[in-house]
Amino acid sequence: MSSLPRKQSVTAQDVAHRAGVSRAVVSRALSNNGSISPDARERVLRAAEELGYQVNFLAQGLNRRRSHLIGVMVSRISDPFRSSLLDALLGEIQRRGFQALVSEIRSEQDLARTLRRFAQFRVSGVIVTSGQPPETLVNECVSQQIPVVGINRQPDIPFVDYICSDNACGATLAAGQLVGNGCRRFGWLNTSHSTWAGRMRGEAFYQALSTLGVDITRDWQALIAPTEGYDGGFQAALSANEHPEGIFCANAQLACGFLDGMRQRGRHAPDDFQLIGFDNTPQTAQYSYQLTTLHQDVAEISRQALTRLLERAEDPQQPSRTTWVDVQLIHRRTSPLSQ
Amino acid sequence: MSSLPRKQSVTAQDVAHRAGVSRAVVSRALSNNGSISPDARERVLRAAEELGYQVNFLAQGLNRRRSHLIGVMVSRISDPFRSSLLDALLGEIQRRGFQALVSEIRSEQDLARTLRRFAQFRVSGVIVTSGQPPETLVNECVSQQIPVVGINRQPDIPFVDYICSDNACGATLAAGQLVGNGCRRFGWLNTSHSTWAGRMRGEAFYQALSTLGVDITRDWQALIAPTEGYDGGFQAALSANEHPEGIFCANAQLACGFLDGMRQRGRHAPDDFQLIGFDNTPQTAQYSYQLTTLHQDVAEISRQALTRLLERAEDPQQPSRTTWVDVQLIHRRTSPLSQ
DNA sequence: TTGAAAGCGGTACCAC
DNA sequence: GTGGTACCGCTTTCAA
Repeated sequence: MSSLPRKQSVTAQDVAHRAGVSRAVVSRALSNNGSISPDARERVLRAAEELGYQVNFLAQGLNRRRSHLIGVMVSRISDPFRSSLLDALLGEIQRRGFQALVSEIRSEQDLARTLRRFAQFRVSGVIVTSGQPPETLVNECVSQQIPVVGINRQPDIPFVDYICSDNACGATLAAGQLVGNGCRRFGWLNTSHSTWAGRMRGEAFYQALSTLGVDITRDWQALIAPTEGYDGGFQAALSANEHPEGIFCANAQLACGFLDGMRQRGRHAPDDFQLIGFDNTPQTAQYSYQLTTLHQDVAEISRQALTRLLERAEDPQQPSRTTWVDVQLIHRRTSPLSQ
Repeated sequence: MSSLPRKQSVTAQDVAHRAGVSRAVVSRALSNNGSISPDARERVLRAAEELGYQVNFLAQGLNRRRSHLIGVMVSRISDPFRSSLLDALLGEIQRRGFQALVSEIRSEQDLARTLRRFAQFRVSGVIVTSGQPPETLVNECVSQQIPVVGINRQPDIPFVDYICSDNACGATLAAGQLVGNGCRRFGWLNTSHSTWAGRMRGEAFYQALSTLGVDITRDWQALIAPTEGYDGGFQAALSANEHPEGIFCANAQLACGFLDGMRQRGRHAPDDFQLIGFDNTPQTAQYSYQLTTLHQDVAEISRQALTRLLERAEDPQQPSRTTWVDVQLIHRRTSPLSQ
């Protein structure tokens, strides 16, 4: 318990002094910005090294009116898909030299508070993976030149960019697979308060089926899970009376719950029914599930998100863009490849 | 695509002007710090409201030498326990009015870089949930008066506080349960490169068994999973030749994998063996697993972590403290209550 | 190329 | 109680 030296942090002034130049030169040397002689540059860099100098990001940000922070809005991180998306986002954010500010959103109020807080930190960008921030709120960001990108959100706010998995394509693949496997009656499982992405998947599934010649009015039904997640899927399986042969499911958690609920009733995939989920979470690959599912490419989504953010930082007035990221059908046991 | 008003953000100066006072008064009114007349205070607050004034945290932090940021170091967020811990931490951090800076650590290098970066943002504290930062590195924080707390880390650095689940107690509960259920031969499943917490659980399990009269040399064995997580547990189940009746497992992912691996070999809990895991992740509660497990109270852990952080901010020189958080045995199917 | 100086937006001390 | 003012640490003109 000896008392430690209470070293005040070293500033650009200290470096300047040691290198025998002015603070301005130090700044230039470190930011590669403004002209400087190779010699001075060298001396500064060495001095900085020797002193263990680290830029004060608060001061830097105050000046540049922009921190090296990127705000990420998430919710229910403990959901496997969400956490893997967050994982990928963090990786990408760090790779590009930014630092993530992450906030969990539990209500509309949180949403507003968080967005303001992000602005107060002069973030370089905001990534929304959850909730639908009201347009007026987002405009506070836009007017402060803070780029905003939504992931799997409904693309409806001007000057905001969107990155979405290609839900329609995924649903079409699922429909094709189930039809090809000989299913006749189809089900669509989703929660009642679905996200936009979920609804989109459902609609595209419906469309794809009818295109494939399925008699929608007779052979299609919607199963509504009472709650989100695994439990919702489980309940849905228990409560439904008569089940279709081919079921497409809005996400992986619902699908796993549904599978287990059916098991409890003594019904198993793929013999008694076929099931395709979305998200390809790690759990879907496990021995006890082996769920056929549509893989969302979170790495690519993250890459695109950061790219958009930087582009819009360059040119804030450019028109809103939406990028669709390919999904991939992963064949597992609940819906085998057609023979 | 109409061009938006490019409103510069409103500053304390603007508020001062509108309220007919000086910048200093504005600062006092908003920070409840320093004396001010009720009247002036009122006027400032109203002006701020009307203008939609928001403090610039960068400027504020620069001045106070401390931002309202708390750095959180995590790794492999997509692991269910880790993400639920992060979830709880974020909640608590926000509840206390801070904003989380989160960084994913993938290597020792990341660890150093991240810690420095946190310091550059003048964080109010650092929470380490992953990795073992070298003492010299942590001292850079300590000497800058940045409180550091480790969660489930080995308590070994001066001036750093630690919050840990009571692993020993958990292991003892597990041992008691297995012995009480009539198991004779015991196994301990862990990965070879275990965390400190994992090792501690194993040692306490061993201790508890011998205290309960188990012949350790004959009836105890260690099962080593080749890799982390579900797959590691799965492999371990496949490769072991003869299995003990009662198995305690370092974490939930290993346990689920093990359970599935055993299933593939046609062996099931609790008939063929009993299994107790750690972490009580959502997955362990699911129909297909129903795993008996030790619950870590992530909410309490998070609360304690923040409390320590704030305490040490008050008094940086106080001696290092370690807090043990109770764990709870959740009875499920893989190790039923003794008759 | 370089240094002086004017901020960035607040905070806090000090006279009044 | 209040306003003036000297910073916090860095960036960026602007003249030299």
